Amino acid sequence: MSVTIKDVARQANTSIATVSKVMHGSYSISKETADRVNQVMEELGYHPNQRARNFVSKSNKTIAFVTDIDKEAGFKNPHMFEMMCGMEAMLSQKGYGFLVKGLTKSDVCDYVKNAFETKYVDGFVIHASVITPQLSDLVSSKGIPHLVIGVPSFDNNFCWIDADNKHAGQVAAKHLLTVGYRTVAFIGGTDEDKISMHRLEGVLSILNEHDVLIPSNYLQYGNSGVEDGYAMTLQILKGASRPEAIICANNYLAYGCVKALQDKKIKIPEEIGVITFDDYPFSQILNPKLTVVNIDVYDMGQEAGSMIVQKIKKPNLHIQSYITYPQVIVRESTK
Amino acid sequence: MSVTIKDVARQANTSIATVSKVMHGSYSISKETADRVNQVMEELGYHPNQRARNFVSKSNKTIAFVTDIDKEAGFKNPHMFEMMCGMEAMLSQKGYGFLVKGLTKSDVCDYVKNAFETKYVDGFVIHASVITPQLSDLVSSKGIPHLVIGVPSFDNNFCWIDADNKHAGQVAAKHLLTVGYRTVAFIGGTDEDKISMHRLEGVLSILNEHDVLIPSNYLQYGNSGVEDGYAMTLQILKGASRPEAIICANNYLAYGCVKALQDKKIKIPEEIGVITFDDYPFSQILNPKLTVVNIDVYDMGQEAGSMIVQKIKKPNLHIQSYITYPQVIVRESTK
DNA sequence: CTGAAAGCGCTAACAT
DNA sequence: ATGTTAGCGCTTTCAG
Repeated sequence: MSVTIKDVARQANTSIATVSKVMHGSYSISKETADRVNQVMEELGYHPNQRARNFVSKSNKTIAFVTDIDKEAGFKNPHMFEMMCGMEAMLSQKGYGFLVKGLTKSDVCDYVKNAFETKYVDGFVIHASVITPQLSDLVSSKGIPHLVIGVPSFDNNFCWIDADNKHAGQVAAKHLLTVGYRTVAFIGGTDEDKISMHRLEGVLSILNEHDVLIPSNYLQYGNSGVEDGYAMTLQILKGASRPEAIICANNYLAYGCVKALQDKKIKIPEEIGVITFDDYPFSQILNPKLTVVNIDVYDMGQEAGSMIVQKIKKPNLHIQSYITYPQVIVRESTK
Repeated sequence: MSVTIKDVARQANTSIATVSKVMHGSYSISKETADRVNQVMEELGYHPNQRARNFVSKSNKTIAFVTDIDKEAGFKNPHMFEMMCGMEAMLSQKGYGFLVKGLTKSDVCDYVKNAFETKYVDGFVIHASVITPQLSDLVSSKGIPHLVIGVPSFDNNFCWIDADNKHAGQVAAKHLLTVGYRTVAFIGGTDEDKISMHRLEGVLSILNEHDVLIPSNYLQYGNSGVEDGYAMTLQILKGASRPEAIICANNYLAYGCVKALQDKKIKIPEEIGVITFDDYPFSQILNPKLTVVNIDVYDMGQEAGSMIVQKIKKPNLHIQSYITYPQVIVRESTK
């Protein structure tokens, strides 16, 4: 059996209450006894039993991150993992454990309900990919501490945070204008691609603000494959006038765009500048290296970690907001 | 306060012991009382407090995955996350929770010791990037249930599993020979890059077996950047005779290699075939799409999950082995 | 400043 | 078949 608080108390010639107090840094303990107790703890190699603590304090000090993870997730969704890393770091720092649970949409309700009722964990961070209206009802009716990552696409009572892609779009457009590009085109995903749409929204808001005209062929939508980026860029090039810069809604599109430009012997960044979003290793490998507006998802994860513990402490705290730390990383694809 | 076992007992007119027994399906309970108790539990919406259970049963039913995760890990190390996904899935299936803990090498010992002693978790899966000889001593002296992912590079008592990169190298070489390439070159990482070295080892074993001669310039080592792959390929091309195929130790190298070949107007796969390892999305984006030898790390994760729970049940089980599921995915860069 | 004692909710001997 | 009871290791009043 491992050493317990009793052993420490006996050895230090005090009561367990005193030992407990020194562990919690109570002021009402004389320096001598505190020192003595600390020393004994050291000698005995005492470690408080976390389970006992969890039990009496009615908290596990752990939060569950629930999301859908299937095969290939590691490769297809590096963002999510990056975010998880930030979250883990913050939770660790705050003394919380980070439990990850992969679930399909249909199983989430049951899991959350049970995990909450059995007090298996203290709170939940839930990826927007697995939320449902029923889950919203559940968490709000039971007051389950939670935080959703990603904007829900339906009416809800969730607390959520998301990256502000509109803002990121604004930052991209602003940067282009600032460094001297006068006309800009945009290639993005389909209507369903909310991220792309939000980025476009931001871009347009800035362009309008600066009275930059946008010929219709400057706006291209399609799938997000490399070849789609290639084709859309060609479409843009076909028009009467060429834009001075192109904003690509994501890295794949940007790769296709760069290829098309190079095939047409158009110099980047002199003749046309290219900017995209998210700092995948990818962007640094391409030639030219891509200028990107990066959203620090690690930071967002940290924020999420910090928020969920706040929520646990103040259950009536209600957060529904976009947060973001967009930052432009200037590389070779823009002047 | 939520309803406890006492409430159930009172309401059902029995003792808490009886309630506990019906929950655990004890045979020595009459059907009537069992039914009654179950009904009361239902009525009251009773859920056993998991924390109390953990406390008395001295087990959390959770295993911790400890690794070093810093910023960018999500982008730089998709493999690890893919592996984690497989592990999570398996552990979930076996009724275990999956806790992830990011730690630096210097902190791992303390953490593991403490987490074990405080019974915070039941077992550990540890990434080889954070293991030390001290940790080996610790886990073996205390009999801590663990499994390390990756071969340790020092004498140790760990249980470990790893991907068999040598085997993967053999598979790559064999495939090349099979489809008709007669001479093959290899570009890989530095001496310290064990993965690259093991892959090379496998390649050479097959080449020797088939009496394929390897001029010294066919073997190139360097860093693993795209530009390194480019430069090494050029080195190879400088030689008196050209190889018919090139094996690239990783994706970045492969990208540089392809670029160099294309700049030299060498046709892939007709004049020179290219093969690499690991099925990053990357490989499918390049033009031509890359033929790869893939190692299914998700499967490996599942294996790891399954092994650690075995270890918990049978502590004297000792595993030190390479496991792997290499599979060649033929795409455009080889005939 | 320190200690005694009462739980927290559950399991598991041990009685009955 | 069921109930009594003694913990598990810790926190936290409440006295001293």
